[in-house]
Formats: sequence, structure tokens, C-alpha cells
Amino acid sequence: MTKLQITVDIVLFTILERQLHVLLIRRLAEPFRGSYALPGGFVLENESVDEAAHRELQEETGVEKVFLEQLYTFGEPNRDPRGRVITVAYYALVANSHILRSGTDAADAAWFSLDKLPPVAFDHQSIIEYAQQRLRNKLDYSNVGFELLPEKFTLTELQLVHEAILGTNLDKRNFRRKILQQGIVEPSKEWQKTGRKPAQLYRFVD
Amino acid sequence: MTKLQITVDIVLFTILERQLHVLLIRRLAEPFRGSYALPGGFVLENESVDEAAHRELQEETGVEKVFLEQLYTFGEPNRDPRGRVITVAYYALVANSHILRSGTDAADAAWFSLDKLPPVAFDHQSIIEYAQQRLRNKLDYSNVGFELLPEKFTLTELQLVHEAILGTNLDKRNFRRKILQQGIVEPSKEWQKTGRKPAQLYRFVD
DNA sequence: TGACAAAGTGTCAAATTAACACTATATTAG
DNA sequence: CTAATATAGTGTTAATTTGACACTTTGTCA
Repeated sequence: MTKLQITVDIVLFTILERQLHVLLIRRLAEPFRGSYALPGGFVLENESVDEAAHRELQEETGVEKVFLEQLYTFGEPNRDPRGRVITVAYYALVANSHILRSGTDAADAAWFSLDKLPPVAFDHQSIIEYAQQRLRNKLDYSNVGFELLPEKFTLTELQLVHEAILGTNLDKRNFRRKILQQGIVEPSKEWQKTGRKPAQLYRFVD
Repeated sequence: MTKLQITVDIVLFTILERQLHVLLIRRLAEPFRGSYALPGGFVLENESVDEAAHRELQEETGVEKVFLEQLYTFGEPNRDPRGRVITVAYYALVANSHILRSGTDAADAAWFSLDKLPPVAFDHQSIIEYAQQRLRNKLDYSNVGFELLPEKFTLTELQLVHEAILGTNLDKRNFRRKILQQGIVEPSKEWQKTGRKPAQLYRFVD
């Protein structure tokens, strides 16, 4: 009998070129050597599962102190050819201003648009789809969109985040009305001066 | 080093006397011997985590083929005094017409109103609260309420289920309008004849 | 200084939601 | 047998929310 093991896997999202992207890492070890896979790894003896997720994300991508939430636990007996491995999946969100460092465990880390995912190891395809669905649902009733933006952002940038997550176009006036009357953003005194007409920068308020 | 183990715990809900109740089982073994706890147990080698949840629920309560959904995985290192035990929590729903049989593993199984829970073992209090919150949220965007009713039911019974879950009173006319124009129930040809004026019995349609 | 690109702004109709009270019908008690 | 009672069942109106829709402003760059 092989030992039962628990892993965490993290679906790390960001927005690049107006599209939702996922971070994948090329595996250096068997099984699925050379394939892309989600960042993740084994839960250690004296850490909570949440801590393991934070640690693995930090080790493999350099990303720290980001939004990270448990998604679902995948526990089919044969999901990992090495033996009985149950994985607790998480999803995480970063603004793309965050610097991405390749960790020691992982060779190639790269962002992939959800339309153009390469084949991925294990059941990670299902995990990614599940995460995307959760993110869409969550956008409806939470302020999760702000986690994909820097501290200050324009309303157009916020709208682009929503559109990338939902995969639809939104009406500019209706979107701004909704956000503003929720009272969850406040204007900063700064203006974004790139592009043509400067745009007001807002800040998230809780 | 003690071996890492995975358990499942199930928050089984039903409605009794217009109140949401949870099934608890008195523990026969240490730790927490004599305390109440959620039904559950260890995940076996060759079953999926979902299968383990179904199996444990069947063994400990006799309940089969009910709505059962994964809730959250609780993985704090010291949540179980026996060693490192990570639990995958589920919640399940039964109509109270289901017969409850005390299983072999469990001595006393009893229903408790959520207002009057006894002290419970491990971190099961948190798991129950988490389950209740999930159930409330889910009522908004799904048909989960029907799982707590027999095949045929009156609209008043359905309303009482919603009120028990939400902990609020609902307007009868608004409630009926909402349910009927969702088109998720159809009238059967039967009438409930208990009480005063007979009520039409409905059936859930998917 | 004119063309362009993105920012920013308001109205109206439709749909949804919330508040609200009486009538109908069977049972049971006197 | 009839009156009391308990629960079923039923519509309207006002307020709110949502969705559709187009033009003006303002800075940059050619």
C-alpha cells in the first residue's frame, strides 16, 4: 500500500492583454515530465492546508500576500499515477503589476490565456475550469474584481477586468452607475495620463 | 510521526417542526467520547472522497441517495488530537419522511435544532455554521429547497422550508408568484387533506 | 490646428421586487 | 346544522432596478 498524500494546487489568475490568464509551470519530474501543470505541492506535517497553499505559491511563483481562496477538493482514487493523492485546489488573484519570479522547484512558469491552454497534467484541466466558473459566480456578489488590479485604477480598467472574467461586453454607462452607487470605490486625487484624455484614478474602499 | 489521514464529515440537514435540524451522533470512542459529533469517518484506500461521504452517511444514519455536496476542507494541524487529520466536509439534505436508522458505528443519533446545539467534538461547530451559511446562499440561485421535501408537497410547505433555512418570514403571495413563474413546480392531481381547507400538492420539475 | 482616441455623462422604458388584505373552503365544536 | 376557526388561495400598486441607447469633452500626436 502506498501512503496517502495530500497536495495543494493553485489556479493563479491575472489579466494580460484584456484576457484572463492562468499561470502554469513546466514539470521537471515524472509523472507528466515536460507537461504544464498548476503550481502546487505536498502539504507538510505541521502546516495547515491554507498555509501550504500560500507556501507553494510563494515558492513556485514568488507571489506573496495575494487573494487566495479554497476552491474544491479533488479525491478520485486514480487522479495521480504515483498513488493515492488527494488535492485541495485553491485559486488566487494577482494584479499583473506583481513581479513573477521563477522559483527553485519550477523551470518554466508562463501565463496562458484560458482560450489557449496547452495540455496540462493530472486532472488540472478540470480544476482550471472549476476555478474559472467560481470566479465568474463570485464576481456577482463580491468585490473580487479589485484583486486583479493595482491599488489605483480607472473605471475603464475595472470594466475590462469584469469583461475578461465574464467573457462578455458590458455597457459603459450601466457599469459605472452600478459600481459608483455600490460605494465601493472612491476617487483618488490622481489622474492616469497615459493615452489620450486623462482618466480619474479610483481606489477600492471596504 | 503519525500518519496523515483523511476523513469526511457530513452535515445532514432536515426540517422538523418548521426548524432546520442537524443530525449528530454520540461518540463511542475517544477522543471526545460521549460528545456529539457529525457523522463521518476515514476515507478508504480505493474509494473517492465523494464515495466515502456517501458510504459513511449510509453506514451511520441509513440514509441513501440523498442530495450530498462537498462543502469545504478543514486542514488545521491540530484540529484532531489523534494526529494529523484533514477532513473534507459535506452537507446533505433529506426530507424528514426518510427513516433514520441508527447504524452500527453510532450509538445515539439525534436531530438538533440549530438554535439548540449541544457542545460538539473537534471543530464540528465551525463546520455546521459553514454548512448553514452555504445552504442559505444556495437557496438564492438553485432549487436546493426541494431536497428537504417529499416528492409531493404544498406551496406552503415549500415556503416553510425556505423560511426555516433563511430564518426569516416571507410574504405568501410574493413567494408563490416567484416559485410559480420560475416554472420549477407543476401541480399534481392530488390534494393534501390534512388540516382545514385542502391544499394542492405540487411536484418538482427539472 | 485638425484628426483621433479614450473619458465621461443622462434618459426612458421595461422588468422586477416589495408591500399590502380579503375571500374561499373544509373541519370541528357546540 | 350552523357558527367558529384554521389554512388555502388570490391581484394591485408603487418603488426600485435593469437594460438599451449616443453624444460631448479633452488631451495627444501628426
